[in-house]
Amino acid sequence: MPEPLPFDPIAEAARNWAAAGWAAEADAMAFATSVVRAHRILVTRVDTCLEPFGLTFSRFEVLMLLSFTRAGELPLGKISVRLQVHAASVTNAIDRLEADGLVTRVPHPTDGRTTLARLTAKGRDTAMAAVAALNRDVFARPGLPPEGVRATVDALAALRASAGDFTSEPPPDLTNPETP
Amino acid sequence: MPEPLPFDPIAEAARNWAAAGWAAEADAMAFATSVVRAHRILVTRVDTCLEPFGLTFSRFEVLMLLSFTRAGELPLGKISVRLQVHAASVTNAIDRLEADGLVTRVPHPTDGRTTLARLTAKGRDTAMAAVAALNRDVFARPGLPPEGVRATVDALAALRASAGDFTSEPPPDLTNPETP
DNA sequence: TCAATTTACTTGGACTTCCAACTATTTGGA
DNA sequence: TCCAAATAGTTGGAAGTCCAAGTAAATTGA
Repeated sequence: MPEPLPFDPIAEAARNWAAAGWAAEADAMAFATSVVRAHRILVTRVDTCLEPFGLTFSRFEVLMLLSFTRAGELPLGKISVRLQVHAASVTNAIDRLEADGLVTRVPHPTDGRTTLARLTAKGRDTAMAAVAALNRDVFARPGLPPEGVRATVDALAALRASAGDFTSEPPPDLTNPETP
Repeated sequence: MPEPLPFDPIAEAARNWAAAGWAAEADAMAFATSVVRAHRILVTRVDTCLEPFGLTFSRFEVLMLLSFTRAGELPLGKISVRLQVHAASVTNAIDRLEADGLVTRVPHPTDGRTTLARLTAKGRDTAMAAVAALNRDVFARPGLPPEGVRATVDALAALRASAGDFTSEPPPDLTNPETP
């Protein structure tokens, strides 16, 4: 990764954008580029912290989702919906988690099309160790003030809703496998 | 991409996180996952809009950066620094832009190590057409209120600064190729 | 002056994401 | 009942990102 600049390159790009006659859209452009850059920063931090556990952010998310369920298992399709990622990405993540013995694929008892991903004991232990490291080394110091964190989460919730990720707000029951 | 959920999956994950005893870090976790998801949403929107031009967000950013310079050219290393991406990513982007005739690689006049990426006429035309489409179809409706946009940009600027992307704030002069 | 170090870019590999296409299974309607 | 349509997962391919290692050129300094 390149050296630090003596100015904010995104603010600078927004100035150029406005100067070119696109003042109305300059903020939205800065927003998009900021999110792209923030994404890289966060994923790199998390992945670096998770590296000793043989995990990445995406695989870690799968593990945590499973650990929050009662039986420690979920159909792959449900993982896809909860994590808002493509089914093919889930297949990929489960392949790797399974290769590392953190998860096993189990056929669904009644629906032959469905495959369940089930947390192994090793998977649960790894998830707990990883979450401790992550909380300690990354999430304890997010790199911006708490107001910024919450303002961003709120603002991005509106974006996610506008993208059709979710609709209303009745808190679900994750311990019940029949829940969406 | 999966169907919409009847609840916000990230808010739900934050509740589980807090319930597991990590209340202090729940916001930071929600922040990270929100940014990851927002990144996907934005890049998908932009890439879809840019697809008719044979561009992606990352290649578009290179094109715009070049178009803002006086001579329409920049050393690859400078592109890397300005866009805050790895040098290998710039090589990749320039390879593709060059294959499409939007940019050419030119040797630096005095430094044999350096390669300049120079915008072609076609590259400039494509950039202008793409920016018009993007402003009209994507940035005019960012999917969240203007306050949210600006609050996020500000909050993420702090994150980027904390990651060492930049330091102070003297507005630079992009028309001068000698500027950092 | 000339070897050692630094800088600039490229290459190859690993990982993620998505999409489109394909297989298998279940569901629904005539 | 039985074929068509919908659903669940997998596969293969394209993109982007990064890192580590390798090549070439410029700088440093002894």
